[in-house]
Amino acid sequence: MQENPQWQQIYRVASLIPAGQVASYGQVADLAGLPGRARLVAKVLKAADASQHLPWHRILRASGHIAIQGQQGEQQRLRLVSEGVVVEGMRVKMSKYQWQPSLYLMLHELSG
DNA sequence: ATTGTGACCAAAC
DNA sequence: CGTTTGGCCACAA
Repeated sequence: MQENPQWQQIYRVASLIPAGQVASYGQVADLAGLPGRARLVAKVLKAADASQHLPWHRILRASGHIAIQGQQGEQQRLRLVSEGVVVEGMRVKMSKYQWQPSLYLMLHELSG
């Protein structure tokens, strides 16, 4: 865990991504109020532990590629598939699955 | 203080 | 499609 408010905000945004949808590291950073800090999001997710119940597998590169190499990456692919997301190779079509937060969410969950 | 390394990104070729 | 380039940072050496 981490008490750093920036990390907390990243956890908060990530946890809102619905099953069957995906977001990019950069998108999460933007929504968390940290524009241009996609690498921080990646770092935070890597450090996160299972007890936080974060849907880390719904976060990909902006290109739609799974960022993790090896066994973990394969695990991410499987989790996405189990949610109904089509993964071709190690890539997801962002245009089809990208999370688009509603105005309601923006006002009541993200901005506050 | 400087340098190298990341689960990154967008633009340009 | 693939690579390079310049930006972004956090962190360890």
